[in-house]
Amino acid sequence: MENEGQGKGPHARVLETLGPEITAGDFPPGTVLRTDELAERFDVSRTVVREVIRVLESMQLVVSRRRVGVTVRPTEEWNVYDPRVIGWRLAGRDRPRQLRSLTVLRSAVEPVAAGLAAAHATPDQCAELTGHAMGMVATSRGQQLDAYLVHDTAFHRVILTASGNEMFARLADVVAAVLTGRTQHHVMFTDPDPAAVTLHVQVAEAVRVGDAARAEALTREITTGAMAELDVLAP
Amino acid sequence: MENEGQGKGPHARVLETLGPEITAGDFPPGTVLRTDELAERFDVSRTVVREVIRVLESMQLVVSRRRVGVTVRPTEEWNVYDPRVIGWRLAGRDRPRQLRSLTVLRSAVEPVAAGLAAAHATPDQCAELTGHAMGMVATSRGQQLDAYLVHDTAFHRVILTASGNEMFARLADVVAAVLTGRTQHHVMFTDPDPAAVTLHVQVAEAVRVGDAARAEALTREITTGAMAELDVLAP
DNA sequence: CTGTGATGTAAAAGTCATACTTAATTGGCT
DNA sequence: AGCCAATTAAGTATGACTTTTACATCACAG
Repeated sequence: MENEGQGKGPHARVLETLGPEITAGDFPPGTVLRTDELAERFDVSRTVVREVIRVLESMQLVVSRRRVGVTVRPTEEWNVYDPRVIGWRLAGRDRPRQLRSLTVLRSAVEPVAAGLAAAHATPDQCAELTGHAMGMVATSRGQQLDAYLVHDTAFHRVILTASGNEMFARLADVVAAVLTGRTQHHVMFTDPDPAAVTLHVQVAEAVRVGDAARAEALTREITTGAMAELDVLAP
Repeated sequence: MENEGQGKGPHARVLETLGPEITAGDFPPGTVLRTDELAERFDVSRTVVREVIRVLESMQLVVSRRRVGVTVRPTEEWNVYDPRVIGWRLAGRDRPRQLRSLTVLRSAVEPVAAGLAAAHATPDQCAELTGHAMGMVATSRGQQLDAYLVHDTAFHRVILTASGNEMFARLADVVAAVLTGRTQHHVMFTDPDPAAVTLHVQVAEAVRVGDAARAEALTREITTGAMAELDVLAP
């Protein structure tokens, strides 16, 4: 299979090819691409190429200037919060680096989000939370990592949305990607850390009773654990 | 002056008009816009409108579907981390809400960033940091809020970049916008809180000597102070 | 001879108009 | 209810034209 974006029309096909190439670093910063060349390479009209370029430009991956062409921007200027950029980088070669950045971000955001969730969570959300925590307990032994992962991601998604902060809520997908990525590494070899499971149960409880400080502290333990785990696995 | 984006070409003009309108909520979620109408309204070709739509679509502000049109998406799905979206919302009518979200985000991120900065900052960055802290001290009295603001934003920018985490570093502009926005409210009426100034000096010192825990704790004081300040000023 | 500044040219993005294709909603018909 | 056709609006292609601007050329002063 040459390209993954085949049934989606030319625009998506070009974007889903060029984007990953750029984020993977195939074109060093400063490289100039010309729209005519791209049109020829992908066998599409200049119209399609221009629209793709505009999207890449809105991600700050490239800058388009008259008489010079489309220039690839340095990494530090990229919109690293754009979900597609995150996805591309997670799929590409600096996946470890990206995973690390995101885990650090998690360690900053999730504890605060948990604290806010303790103050703002609705009864429904509390129920969801304890449900998923119990689900994690139930699936934490006996090579059921897939089912465990479902509950784990759902748990963190509820925390982030229950925080009541839109910025936190929008990180739910990112956290899900990190958790999924992590699981894909120790593929079904080791059951999840029992201590982590316990912590999730305790967080759910703290949120339920509205103990913000405790929810925050416990979540901080979870995320620092996640970072430690990352240090063990990656260089 | 009708539009601010005049010397920038049709594309920028349309984007800088339509984007703010959408983020301001002028079009309730579910509203459909048709490209032909927009082309007529702005007196540009469909080409330009389509490219703008593609950009708005990449910000998740709208979704474009055949035979139906361009539909405005609900707020929860927007790319709230896109710098332009942030800017538009800060300029629009739910500026208070946005300012609050961002301040909460700051309270999560900056302390952790400061802790990392204490571990990773180069001597140059330490020097910059203390320089700006001293600059804040020097400009903290006598209605010099403008000069103070310059040092303040620079200070936080150094912290975020010195953390060594790309995701944190990319929030520097956002934090700058928040600080600027805050200053624009108490316009030259009150000098900055002396306690806050002292905290910045202490953070610079903690970073310099590599005391991560102290840097984090002190920064947490700064950000909680910022949140408290916001509660006083806004409903 | 050299450095500096004006000028002209060409290259590439930007815009426009138009014709055509494709997908999906709608409504009518069986 | 289910299927089919008509219609609608986005998507794509093409070609002509405009605008900006990097770059080279040349003139002139030092």
